[in-house]
Amino acid sequence: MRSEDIAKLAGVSRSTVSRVINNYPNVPPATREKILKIIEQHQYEPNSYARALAGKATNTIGLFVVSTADKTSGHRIYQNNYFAPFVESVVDAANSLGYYVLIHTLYTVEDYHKVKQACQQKRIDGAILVGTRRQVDVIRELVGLESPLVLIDYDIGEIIAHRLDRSNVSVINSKDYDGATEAVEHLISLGHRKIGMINGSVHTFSGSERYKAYESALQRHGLPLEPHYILNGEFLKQNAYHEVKGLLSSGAELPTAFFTANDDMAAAVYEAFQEFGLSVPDDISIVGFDDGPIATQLTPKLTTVRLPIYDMSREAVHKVVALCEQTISAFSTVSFPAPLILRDSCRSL
Amino acid sequence: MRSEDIAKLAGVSRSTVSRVINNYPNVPPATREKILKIIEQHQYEPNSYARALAGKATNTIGLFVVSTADKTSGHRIYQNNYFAPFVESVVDAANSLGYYVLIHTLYTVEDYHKVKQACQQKRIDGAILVGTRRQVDVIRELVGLESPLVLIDYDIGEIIAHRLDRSNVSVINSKDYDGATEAVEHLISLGHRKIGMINGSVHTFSGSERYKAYESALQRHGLPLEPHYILNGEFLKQNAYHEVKGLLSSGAELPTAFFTANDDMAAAVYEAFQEFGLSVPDDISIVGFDDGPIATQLTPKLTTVRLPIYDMSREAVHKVVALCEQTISAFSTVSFPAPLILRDSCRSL
DNA sequence: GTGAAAGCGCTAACAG
DNA sequence: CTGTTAGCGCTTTCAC
Repeated sequence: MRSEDIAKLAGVSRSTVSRVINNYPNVPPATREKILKIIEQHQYEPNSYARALAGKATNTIGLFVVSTADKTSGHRIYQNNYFAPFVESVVDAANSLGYYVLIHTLYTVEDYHKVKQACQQKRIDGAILVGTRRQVDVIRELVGLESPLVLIDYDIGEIIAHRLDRSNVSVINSKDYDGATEAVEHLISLGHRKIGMINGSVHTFSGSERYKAYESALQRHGLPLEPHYILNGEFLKQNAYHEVKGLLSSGAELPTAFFTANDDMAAAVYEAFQEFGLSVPDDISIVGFDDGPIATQLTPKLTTVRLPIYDMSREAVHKVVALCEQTISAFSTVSFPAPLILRDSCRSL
Repeated sequence: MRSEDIAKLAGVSRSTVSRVINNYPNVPPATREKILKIIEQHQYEPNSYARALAGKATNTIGLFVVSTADKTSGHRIYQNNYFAPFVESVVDAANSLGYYVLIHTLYTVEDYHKVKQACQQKRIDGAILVGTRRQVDVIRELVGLESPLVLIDYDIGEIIAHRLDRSNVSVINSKDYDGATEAVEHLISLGHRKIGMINGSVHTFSGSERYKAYESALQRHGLPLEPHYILNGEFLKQNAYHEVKGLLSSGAELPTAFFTANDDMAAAVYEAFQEFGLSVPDDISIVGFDDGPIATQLTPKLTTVRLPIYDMSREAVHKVVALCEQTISAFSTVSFPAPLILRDSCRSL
């Protein structure tokens, strides 16, 4: 069933059918009604490719999420803990605006090719990228495509410095620095002096922000930065677990608190300590980051910084869509607060 | 940059360019090389819509996951626990076969319209549906579209009964009945006689299978089916929590074990019991279903039935793709084992 | 082996 | 207000 068939049935031309489909004003109500009814009856759906080819938007946005997991590690599922909520809320927001979403996971630098390809092939009207590593060259190339592009979690300073604040881009962040600062200062206010950190990935904007906040909070309060209290978990529970186990078995003096760059790694600390017969929060205080589902599933419940995923994704979708529909055409950026959520994993010294 | 531009640069016609793009044999190696090089140099990407319009496949499959959450409940994120792993592994499998995936969440019956639309608009070559409620009419309509369709978690008996086993469809299941049977019998073998169940949704194939298995396992072993031990959680942690709380406060005699239709609801049992000063597994034994990430995060670690999500999604993708590429053209179905994973949440009486 | 030409289904400028 | 016409960029017969 093509628009021509509808036209014939209605005794009009394809143009008129097209006009009613696209809600053009210049068609009399009677004709419009008739055509609409026929369309309805025959469940006609215009071929989206033909429309796109004729210059209409595709009403599809691309969502590219860069994985923290290893491409070679077989089962990658489950490993990418922020995947779920971002995908779900982006899909949700996009769908409710009448947009479809095309999803791709990016494992390597070469995979960025995929977003370029999707744009050039005109599969999508615009793209959302989440969790990009700090790689200006890649970003520059994508920005150069002139397609609407919104970056979730990317260093805005770097964007500006490289003059990448073009009118087709927008960047959405969370105030991780502030959130992390609040987290560490909470620990300090509780009397902790030996505070360790399980680091995320420094190649990620949020990862480095969380670390920097930790570092300067300690310095600001005149606390020493103990290298062996700073463990590298790369956002992965497994890694964190091994690092903590290593620290525990080393016999070295332990910190009294840990700030972890995400909740998963906080869970690893719980596990490792428990296996050594130590308990949270009596022997170790912990504050995490993300406030994902695990935060409340852990016992004791985890004190953590809430990543405003829902707000961020909704805003990201609104931004791409606005960019696509040219409602806005200027660089923009917004940063949502990441508040500390107090629960039961910290004790006062 | 269009194929014509490439043609000009290569001193050939569009047809020839098209031939090399589509890997047709009748073009001399030299010409092919030359054209390929030019394409490479200019980073030319054929417009996917034009290709699709001209009759080629779109290389895009649709993934429609029906939500267990309420459309009206604001923040739906996090509520749909199986969303993440399915989406992630489907995307992964599809991408590695060179396919894009279009995602949509389905909240209501009307939303099924979306899959029909996506097919009719030719946005996708085929669709995967996961978690469909038992609604033959809807399925019949979708099957009638003649587009490749694979159903994950759907009653194969019903498909056959309604002659829906057409050559464009495939259904992928897990052996939930067997898995659930194993779970309940494990409890029985441990000496439990009063075994309750936190039910999922009976409108779902897997949900009803899990319940039926529970029911007949009890009967087979001559154990009574206590109505007030059968709680309705609809797969949602919240619901389960309230139901269990209700049972606990009722003062009624408690079961010594619970089989829960998913891990989330098992977590709810943990919480509710702990709040009553009761502990797992001393006061209550629990076996869950899914073996998702929470299973090992709970303390004690949850004994649960493993849902072979990765296998199922990979198979689903392979099936749609095969159907799309007409490698197969016959109804098919496969069912993966769901083994019981023994951990620490059950005790012997 | 290769080009010309028709067509995929739609939109949009242009007449009328 | 509405039909005619010319594309959109690619694939694919059909001749040569």
